[in-house]
Amino acid sequence: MAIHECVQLVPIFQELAEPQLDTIESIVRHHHYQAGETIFSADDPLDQLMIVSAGQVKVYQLAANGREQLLYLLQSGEIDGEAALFENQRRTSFGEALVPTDVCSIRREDFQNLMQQYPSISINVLNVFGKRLTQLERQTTSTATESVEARLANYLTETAASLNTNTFKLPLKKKDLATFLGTTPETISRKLTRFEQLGLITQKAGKVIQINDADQLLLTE
Amino acid sequence: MAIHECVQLVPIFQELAEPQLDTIESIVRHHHYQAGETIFSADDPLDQLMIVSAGQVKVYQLAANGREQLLYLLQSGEIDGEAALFENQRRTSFGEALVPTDVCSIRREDFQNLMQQYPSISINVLNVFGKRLTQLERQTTSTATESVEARLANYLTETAASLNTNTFKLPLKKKDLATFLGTTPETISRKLTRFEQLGLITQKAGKVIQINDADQLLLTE
DNA sequence: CGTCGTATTGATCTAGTTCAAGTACAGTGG
DNA sequence: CCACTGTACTTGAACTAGATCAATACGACG
Repeated sequence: MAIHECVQLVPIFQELAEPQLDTIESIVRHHHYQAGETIFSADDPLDQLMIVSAGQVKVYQLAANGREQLLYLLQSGEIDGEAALFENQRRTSFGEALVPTDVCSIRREDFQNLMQQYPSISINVLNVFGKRLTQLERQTTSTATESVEARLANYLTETAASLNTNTFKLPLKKKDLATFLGTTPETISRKLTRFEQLGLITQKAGKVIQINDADQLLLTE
Repeated sequence: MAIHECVQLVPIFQELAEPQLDTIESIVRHHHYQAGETIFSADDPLDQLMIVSAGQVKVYQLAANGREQLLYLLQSGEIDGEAALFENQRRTSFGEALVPTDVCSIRREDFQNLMQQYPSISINVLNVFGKRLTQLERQTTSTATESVEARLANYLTETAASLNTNTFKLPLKKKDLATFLGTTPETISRKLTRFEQLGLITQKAGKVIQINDADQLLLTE
């Protein structure tokens, strides 16, 4: 394992110099999870900041009727648990490793001390928060007001854009993608087939999708 | 107008002493808006923190298809605009005064200085952020996975609980409530009638609702 | 090569939207 | 104080997107 493996890749610690990163590294704890393993559950006491150093973590909630809603897909370098860094709260969501995943955590108290010492950290945390809030606002608006077809079209073009390519592998199982978009796997299947029939995309083997006409795709109502 | 009218009622400035509040007050700008007036729009440059000192502000987004989604209802003491306090961004939502409303604003630069001087402010901002994030996560989950009936039932009991009474006036027009819950005014009407027929609530004149059986209401699927 | 989880496809069903028409109601001006 | 007007709300009837249920097909992996 490389030195600073988590610490150095986390945006919230950028702008800190080597010796400071060393200090942080020394108070961090490392964990490894296998694919499918639960990292945290709703109702767990929330007293640590979690950093994904490698792998992929699915963060989801359960509704009263037991249905699952995927909220975030944390990639390496992303953090979770900020929501209650200063208050005693409990988690409201579940975290599950989708692939073998390395995670480090910092205890609340230690993190608070860090923030006192290096104010730039809190500014970075605020930024991360802000982005997440904006993203979630968009997600809320779109699940509440747009058709499944439009949401899926959006998701495909956004994913392609962020990967800078027209051909990419879906990073999620259809089941998870379905809960992310607030629908069912069956509907996803059907809509993808429909997009293909319209010539907007091409489905290749192994969850690989090629987008043929992003503009037209976005016009989907 | 009372001295410190905005500043003193904002949770993010709590723990600060009088002279500090004076300083803050001196850099704040005041505005008044009439009911129905637009306070900000999507795409506006976001360079101020906004504080609602009196009144009520509806914050909403527009989806691609033009439909409106209500995100927050800001009450006096609440703030908005934190999302981009440190980055140049543009607004993604609209703000509209629902009743005559007083607002004060602080320029980004001034606020950043404040945070440097009084670190407790940034901690308070983090907390506000965190709460909003948690609330929005719940809203996302529930619009995406629960029936309109369940969401409405939830909204009614939560509102009642937060006001500490069983009889209350809906703080929103049905039209706005509908976009908040991700549905239509017609559906709200019908569901309320249904709840009344089931004896779970009683509808009185002028948007006043009395909850008769909160427990049963929550069991609505 | 069989087995288990995942994906597709088809048929049916329903919650909620949409459109349209009518009603209550608050505010304004005479 | 009442009539007038515009907005909000309700109710009904028809329609549809998408969920659900069930059966089948696929594909990865031991």
